[in-house]
Amino acid sequence: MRRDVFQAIADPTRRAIIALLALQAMTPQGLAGHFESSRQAISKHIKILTECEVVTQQQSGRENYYYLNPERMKDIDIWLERLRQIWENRFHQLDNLLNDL
Amino acid sequence: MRRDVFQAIADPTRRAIIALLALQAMTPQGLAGHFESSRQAISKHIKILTECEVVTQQQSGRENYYYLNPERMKDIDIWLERLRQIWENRFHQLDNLLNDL
DNA sequence: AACTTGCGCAACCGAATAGTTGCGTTTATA
DNA sequence: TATAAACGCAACTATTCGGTTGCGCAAGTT
Repeated sequence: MRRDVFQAIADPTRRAIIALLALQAMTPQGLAGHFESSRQAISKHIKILTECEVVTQQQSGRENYYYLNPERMKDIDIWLERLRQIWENRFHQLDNLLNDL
Repeated sequence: MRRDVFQAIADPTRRAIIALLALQAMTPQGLAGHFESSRQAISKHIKILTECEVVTQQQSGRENYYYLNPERMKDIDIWLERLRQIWENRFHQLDNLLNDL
């Protein structure tokens, strides 16, 4: 099972969950209220988000609150930034290559 | 078929293809040389990348060069930025809510 | 003209996804 | 104490994914 941030944000429902949790911590029940699908379906998404640490959990009685961990989002930032570096330096790298020849 | 940038970057092989194309335009054949899997498998990934406009195509004789379209990467940036906004303003939004009550 | 190369397309296959329903358990409430 | 609510977990299902092999075709090469 591939479980990283990139796979986590691939699903539109999960992106919506992330956006909701960015606003405030919520229970599976509360989250499910914002979607068409069942609580169990949402819980499955939450499980995936938890597994790749995008979301953390805190129990309060019989309710289970889930929090966004914004730290994990940085992984995406880092990848984008590295890509940008490659893109911007590609001509220099070509220069170097030509110099080497 | 869900076909957006987020699904495009979900697969590690596709992320690697994107990184290679950021460096320079390449043919499916050329790309496949960097991976274990077959040319056809890589072509399938390229097709997905093309469908969501992450990659553009330019034929040259019998060779088919694929280029990265860095513009599409901005969609991810935009989403991240919006998320950041929600995250940073969540206390203000809570304030507003409390004021409204 | 015959051959090789680069490519896209289709068929097929096993595994993963995203969803469902149906429990059992724990916690709160009447 | 009986009942209801919130939840996780398991089983099942249809679809999608990522990969394979095997064409056929167009563009170069010999």
